Amino acid sequence: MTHGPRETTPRTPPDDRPRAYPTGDTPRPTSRDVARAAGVSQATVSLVLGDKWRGRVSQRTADTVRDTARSLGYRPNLAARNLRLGRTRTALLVVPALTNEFFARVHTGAAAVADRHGFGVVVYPSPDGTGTARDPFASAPAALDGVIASSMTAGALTALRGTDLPLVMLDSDPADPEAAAHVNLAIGDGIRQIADHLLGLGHRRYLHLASAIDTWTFGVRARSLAAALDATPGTTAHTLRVPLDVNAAREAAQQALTGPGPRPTAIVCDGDALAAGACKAARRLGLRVPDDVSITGFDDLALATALEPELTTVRLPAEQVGERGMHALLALLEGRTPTEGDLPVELVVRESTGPAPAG
Amino acid sequence: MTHGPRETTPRTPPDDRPRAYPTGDTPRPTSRDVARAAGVSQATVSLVLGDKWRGRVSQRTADTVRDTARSLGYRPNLAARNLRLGRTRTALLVVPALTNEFFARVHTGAAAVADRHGFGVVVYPSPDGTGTARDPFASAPAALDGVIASSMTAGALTALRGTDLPLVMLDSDPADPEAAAHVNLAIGDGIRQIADHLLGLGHRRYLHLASAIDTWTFGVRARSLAAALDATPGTTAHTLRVPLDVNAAREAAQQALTGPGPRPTAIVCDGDALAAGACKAARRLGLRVPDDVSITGFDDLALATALEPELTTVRLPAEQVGERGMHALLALLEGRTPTEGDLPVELVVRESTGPAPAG
DNA sequence: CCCGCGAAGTTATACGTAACACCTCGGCCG
DNA sequence: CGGCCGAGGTGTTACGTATAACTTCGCGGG
Repeated sequence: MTHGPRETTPRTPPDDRPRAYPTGDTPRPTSRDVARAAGVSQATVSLVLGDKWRGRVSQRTADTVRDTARSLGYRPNLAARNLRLGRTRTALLVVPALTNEFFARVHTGAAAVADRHGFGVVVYPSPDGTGTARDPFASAPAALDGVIASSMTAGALTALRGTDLPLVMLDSDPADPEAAAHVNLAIGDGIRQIADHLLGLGHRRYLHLASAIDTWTFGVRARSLAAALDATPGTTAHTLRVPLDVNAAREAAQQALTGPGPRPTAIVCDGDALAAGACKAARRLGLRVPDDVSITGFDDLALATALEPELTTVRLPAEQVGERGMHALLALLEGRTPTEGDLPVELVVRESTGPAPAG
Repeated sequence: MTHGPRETTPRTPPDDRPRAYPTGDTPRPTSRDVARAAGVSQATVSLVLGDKWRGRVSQRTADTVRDTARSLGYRPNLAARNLRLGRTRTALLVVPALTNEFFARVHTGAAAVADRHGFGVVVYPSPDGTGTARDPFASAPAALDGVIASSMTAGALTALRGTDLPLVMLDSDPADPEAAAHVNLAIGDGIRQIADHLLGLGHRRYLHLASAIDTWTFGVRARSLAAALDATPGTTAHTLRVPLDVNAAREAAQQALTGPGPRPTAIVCDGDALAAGACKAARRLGLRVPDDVSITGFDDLALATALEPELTTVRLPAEQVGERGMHALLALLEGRTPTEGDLPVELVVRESTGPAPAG
């Protein structure tokens, strides 16, 4: 059936190649080894294992090749494949920090979709507010097909620009021309839902615990809240910008609650962690939540239901952000147009908000 | 000075190679392009850019090459380099879930060390207790040099076994011969510190909220606690195994606190999230923490200080686990012996523990 | 004067895979 | 009977890099 490999003189005279790393002693079998063992050519092995043999290789031969590969424990060399194909099926995810549950969930979503499409995800922590600008491409973590980023330094962006890699941006200014695609949340809508909820409960004096980080998403929150409250006459709002940290929020809230002038009856926080800090401040001042002061979070992380009272907050579909980001990247890589449109968010009313106290 | 490239006939007649992905239109310059532009051979470019030119290339030429590379925006093709060198400078980190802050911090530590050594880290969520065994190598996320794993299914392990990749195990049975190196925490010591603390406060009736997941680390906790309490006569301990989830812990604690027989005065939890659940249960039953019941956590996550009262817990150096894991892997890859010895843990006494109530 | 040697490069190859172009052969149609 | 076609392969090349082995040249010493 097969013509048999005619004895060609092997180019590598003695087969004792040294490995760069002492990563084991068995030199992994190559597709050529499989071919030799199966009595076919390397091309045939590649065709069969690449599932491109329909009509070009007989069923019998294909089975033989597959069996031989399995029995030899053959695993294709990814570096070689990547080189040959010019793509690596690997995406870079740039996020401020995975210790932030939101971004961990984004990663989870992205990784799930990636995995389903035979892609890998490598993460690089972007030094967002800290200024410790490092270049994720200088350290060359891996060969990449594309980038999904939620927050990038200018330095990283310019470094990326030199690579021609498609870029998907998450939760950032949709007008930014740097990105080939955007995945955004209906943040403004979420804030509006919070405002409506609190206004409906009769609150008129507001404190906004905002993030000190100056990114697009936080800008939207500030503007949306201001717009929503301004629409109702008689409301006042004060804004404090703090680091995204429980204790920083606690201190800020404590000052605001004990300061001069009438006390705010509602504290709108840019994140659940900030809300936790606000709750601690209130409790320490002997104020009850929500009887004396209502507090809202944002994100709906695990923290929101671990606290007592459980937080009224806005649920962000974090996993979906990651999924959609990865889908967008895949679309770009295949020349398709990514799905547009903001992901909806949802107000979740729990225990930390209630009617404004009389007076 | 240079001999100039004599006009060799190019093997690729028309230079209009199609790209697999429409990832841009500029075909990235290769080291050969740099060589041509700089008037040297590709080998020289490789030597200079690889920093191996000392004594083999003149300073002037080296500078020229570097300038040319920069001006062309040259970036080495990682796939080709990986193929040539037989290593990829990429490690796989297998963790149950990055949404668990502990593992996110492990990743942070590992990624930091990796980055410092020019390595990348790709994460794969191991389906720990869920049974959804998938093979991280079947989906071939990336070419790998080694694996760091904190919790692997049997399936993933056997898949790994066929690869000859060095394996570093985190927080798992040090007797496991599968791993080439182990990085462990002094978990038992931490539990003992908790027990000593609570015993010193006069507690005698204990509830242990344990993880339902049956891994080595949780086994150690159970055994250590039992041993520590057994050493003091007159103590009783009841154990409830629950999913690592706030609400599951709340329900379990609620049952235990309202059940028949004398109420436990101390609840030892296998994680901060479980402790949060226990706190909620106590509060809902009108019990004060720590006056009526003392509660301890484990891990010292952000949650521990977000709660009120702040949790007495055991601080685990999660980042160090990741750092040491990556260091161990690097050591293995270089043929060195990794550092041995458990990482110390520390009891952090906060507000959720106090003297046992009288009676 | 010639040899050897170091400096400064170059040439040539191999890494393992995918895929294009070619080959061979039996059968079938005109 | 010749030509053609399709089934079932094989030979060969290129991907971009790192590096071993070789070359060339100028120079100093014996």
